[in-house]
Amino acid sequence: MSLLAHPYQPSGIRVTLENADLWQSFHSIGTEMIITKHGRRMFPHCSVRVSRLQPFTNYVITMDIVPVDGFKYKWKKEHWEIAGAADPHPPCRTYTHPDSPAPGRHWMKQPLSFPKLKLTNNTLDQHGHIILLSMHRYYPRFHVVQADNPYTLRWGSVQSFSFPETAFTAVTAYQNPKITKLKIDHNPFAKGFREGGTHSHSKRLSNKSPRAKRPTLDRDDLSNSSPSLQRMLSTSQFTQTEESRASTQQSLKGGHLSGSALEPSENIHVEPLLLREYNCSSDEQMVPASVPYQPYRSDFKNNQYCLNAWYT
DNA sequence: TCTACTTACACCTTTGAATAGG
DNA sequence: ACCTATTCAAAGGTGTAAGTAG
Repeated sequence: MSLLAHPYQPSGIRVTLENADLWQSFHSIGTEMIITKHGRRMFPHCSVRVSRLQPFTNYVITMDIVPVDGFKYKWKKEHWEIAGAADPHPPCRTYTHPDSPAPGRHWMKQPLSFPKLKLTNNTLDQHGHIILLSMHRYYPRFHVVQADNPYTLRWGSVQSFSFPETAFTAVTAYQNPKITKLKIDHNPFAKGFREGGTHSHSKRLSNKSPRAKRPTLDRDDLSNSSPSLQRMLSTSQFTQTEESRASTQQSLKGGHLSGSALEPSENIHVEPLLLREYNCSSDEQMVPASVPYQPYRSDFKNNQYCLNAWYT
């Protein structure tokens, strides 16, 4: 694989985030993902809809997870704070969709999801899980590659897509109780922790876990969130042009996008990408969030540092 | 003392094999 | 013989709390 990006060639491939509303509800308060030694699934899991592929051409679709910035974070009472420079990141692993390779018509038939992808903090992991560092921020990327099999990829035709609302902080235990509540409310596997749950659950709480304390949530507090995403979007980490960046930021501020009617989480920017450190793609398209992300801090001024730390 | 991490646990959903019925 | 629906057990996914390490 070349370490240099290939010249951009427009392909028209279109990728939209399928469960964008759910992602957005997490994103608005600062998404956290549990990572464990043996691997933990993501929730929400990544699900996208792909269109405008060539129906009879084979594609491999992969995803990876890359750092948002060059910092690590700590949870301070009710918000995330920068805790210093990021620790050295483990090697970037990619997860190939099990249907790969498949013709375009197959991918376009229905949304494709990655529910079985697992995150781990075990740097010696041999199960192929995505290795992340706790207390660091990441975002998933999706790669559409024209190829007959994963070993003969034509890297010149790679298209990469990412969505601002899917960024998250990797943690070994939830820090923000609002995130815990959202997970419990939406993840079927966590149904047993819901308020007003089953009889057995009430019994469990009252008899076996008297100290079990479920988080309480004020709706007004939902506006708190991490600063890093705002930074990610405002520092050209996706190497957008001025024009496209302005468009993205406008959308993030809740402004209206001019031109065609755009759906939430729809990829509209097609820009060349100059990735070097995490070069799994040749073109990356930043797909703007439809709802403004509201950072709890506004005093961060080191944008350029992030940019340089990542791509130089 | 504080923070981050690991582990065991109970509860839950998902999955797949076995079985029954049409 | 084949297909579909139902049942059931095992596997695996959750967050929690307690304990551990630095």
